[in-house]
Amino acid sequence: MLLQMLVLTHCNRLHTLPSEAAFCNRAAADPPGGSRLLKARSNIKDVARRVGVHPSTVSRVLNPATRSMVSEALAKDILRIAAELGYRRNPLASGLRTRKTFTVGIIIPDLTNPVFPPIVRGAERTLDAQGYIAILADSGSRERSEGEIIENMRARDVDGLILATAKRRDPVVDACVEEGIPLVLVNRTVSQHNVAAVINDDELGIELALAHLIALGHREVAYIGGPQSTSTGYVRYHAFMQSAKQSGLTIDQQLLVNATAFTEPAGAQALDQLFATRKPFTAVLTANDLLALGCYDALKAHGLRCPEDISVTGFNDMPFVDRFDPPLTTLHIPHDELGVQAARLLLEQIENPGTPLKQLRLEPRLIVRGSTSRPAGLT
Amino acid sequence: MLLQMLVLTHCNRLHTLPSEAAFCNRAAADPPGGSRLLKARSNIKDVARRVGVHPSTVSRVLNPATRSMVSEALAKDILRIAAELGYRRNPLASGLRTRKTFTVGIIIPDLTNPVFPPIVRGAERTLDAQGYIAILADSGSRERSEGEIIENMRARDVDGLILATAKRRDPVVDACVEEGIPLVLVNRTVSQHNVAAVINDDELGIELALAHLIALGHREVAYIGGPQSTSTGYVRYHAFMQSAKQSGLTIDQQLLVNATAFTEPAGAQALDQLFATRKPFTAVLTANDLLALGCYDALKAHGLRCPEDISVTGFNDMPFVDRFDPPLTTLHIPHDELGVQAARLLLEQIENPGTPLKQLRLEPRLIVRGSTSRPAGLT
DNA sequence: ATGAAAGCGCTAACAG
DNA sequence: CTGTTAGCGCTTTCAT
Repeated sequence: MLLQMLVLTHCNRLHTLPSEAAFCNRAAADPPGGSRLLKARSNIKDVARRVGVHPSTVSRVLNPATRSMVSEALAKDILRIAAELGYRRNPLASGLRTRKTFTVGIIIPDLTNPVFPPIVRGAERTLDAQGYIAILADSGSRERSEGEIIENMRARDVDGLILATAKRRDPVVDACVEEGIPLVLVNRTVSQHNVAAVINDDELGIELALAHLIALGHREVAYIGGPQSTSTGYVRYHAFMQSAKQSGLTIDQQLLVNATAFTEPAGAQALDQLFATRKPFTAVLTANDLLALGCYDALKAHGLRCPEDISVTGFNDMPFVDRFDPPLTTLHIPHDELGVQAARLLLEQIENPGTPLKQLRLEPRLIVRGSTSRPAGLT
Repeated sequence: MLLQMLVLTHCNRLHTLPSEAAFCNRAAADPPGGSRLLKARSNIKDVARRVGVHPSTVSRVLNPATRSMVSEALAKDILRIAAELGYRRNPLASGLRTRKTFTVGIIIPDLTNPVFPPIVRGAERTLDAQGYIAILADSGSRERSEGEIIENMRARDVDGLILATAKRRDPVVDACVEEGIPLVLVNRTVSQHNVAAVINDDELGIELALAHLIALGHREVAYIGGPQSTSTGYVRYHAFMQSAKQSGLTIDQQLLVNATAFTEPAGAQALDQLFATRKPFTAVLTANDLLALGCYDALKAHGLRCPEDISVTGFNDMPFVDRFDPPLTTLHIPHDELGVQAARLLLEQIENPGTPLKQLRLEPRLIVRGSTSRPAGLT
């Protein structure tokens, strides 16, 4: 890793370019004084002095809620001077006093899983619009436990938390609920109902996918799900059985496999397991795009084609699945909107502590592409 | 958008599931007292009282740098009580005093561009390991200008900034340098050298890609680059011309196109433009995977096959480009490591203000896949 | 309507 | 070594 890093301590590249030419490692042109100083930000006291009033008066003006306590004229003066001085309130200082930091923590399990960036983006955008900032932590990429991350965030007086990491039984979530921290789960949720959450309507998604396969003529449909410790894994599994039953399909338990992780290898392995049963099936409904990709691999390994021999459906509609070979039929989840709504729910909890906790389910949309077709028998 | 959101105010789904059964919108089971209180965190004063010493003594013990000022025995007592009380230092309060918040801002242009998540992840992980937290802002998804974002972060006393948004001429970067904020650019850089940066070695990348095409037998190679306002667009363009010249290829300026954006449509349009010249070429070297994907589209539209008719190379090695049709030959950039090193450089600047600014270039690696082959003429 | 004073939690300069 | 005092920037009683 470090081997492939190079610090150019002198220009050693032969071809030099117009402007980036001498891209060498070197100190910046030092300013006259040596190290340069940070321009001191003006504070409430500076403004007060300039206007000739007491700092608390300035504070009152700067806070919309207390502005009315100060006379129109003075307020205008203060505002003008404040602008002139480029004054910006220090939210840390005011937060110290008010216990409100306009900061929320977002914890996700893995930012490189394409599901999460749009959620984070949607949430961050929404928070920003209300003057909040987001502290981001990727719990999967570090030593420290999720509990420690939250402890750290709490120590920083975050106003609330958005968690995309929930297990179905989750002591961390329980602890947050217990302590009464404003909290919203997103993407995944827990078994209990005493916590706000924004998730996808998984039952509907499974229903749509299965209906699609049945409409194509499939009758023997296998299922590859995910870890039962997550709500997505659990709910989709049960939804599949439910939907199959309602559709009059006979369910062969051997054709139902829950992979140990939402990953490509796990998906491939699960499909191998299905093949090992020697039970016939013409389609595989998977609970996740990566599992579906794993199926692509296993099919290829078995010399089978998709969709001619076996149809495959995914779940999530990750970016670029439309460019795969074959393009993947899957369920589109409005991930950005998931993030937006999670942020909304959280802000509501923060600014309006009394309101009842809500759980939202957003509707997925079936996207039919090239990985599903009529089963081989029918033409 | 909102249409596809539904709040289940009563259970209206027919099939109910084992445990998530009654996933309805409802208030949480209220705790006895009505709204629950936050458990008050204990502070330095609480600890001091319990031990029977002055708060400042506790402070000294809790700070590793000043621990030695206090007697062993007392220190141990204090530490024990602190642990007992579950004490955690409030970094905001101490930051108010010390002007050090252990917070850094990370600004990226678009989190849904697969290039950035691994960078953020690498940086965040590295910062976390040193006790820092990351404030994340996605400058592309919001109204507020990047300048305002930075203003906001500075108001919160961030210790430094990581920017992935730099233009080649960037007033925002200039302003940061001017004010002396610890700053590291990542992925893209500016023309000047007075700012720390961690970027990919673009010249090398282009060189590798072109050498690969030449080795395959290509002699007429077209180039599709990106916006010249970014260092990546600019450097890769010039590197291509340089490499081509050094390889003895004759450069036809008409076969060099810089797309207006690093996007698929822009790539498709650029290739159309190349076709419009009616000049012959057997391969297209692009400066970005998305541009390469655009080429796939344009080729298909023109009834041409890749790589049989035209070879295509990308740049970045985004996730899943190995699953495209055809799998994309491209340059792998160690994005995670880019983030890690950016964080390292920043921490160095923060904790060691004197050290000279460094610029690092990490080496890309050519990944040969299915989108390149010998030109049609040769067999 | 405004000023004075106290304090959020913590640290740092100064005593002793 | 430890306690005292003051203050980071801001808000919020309490006076006036």
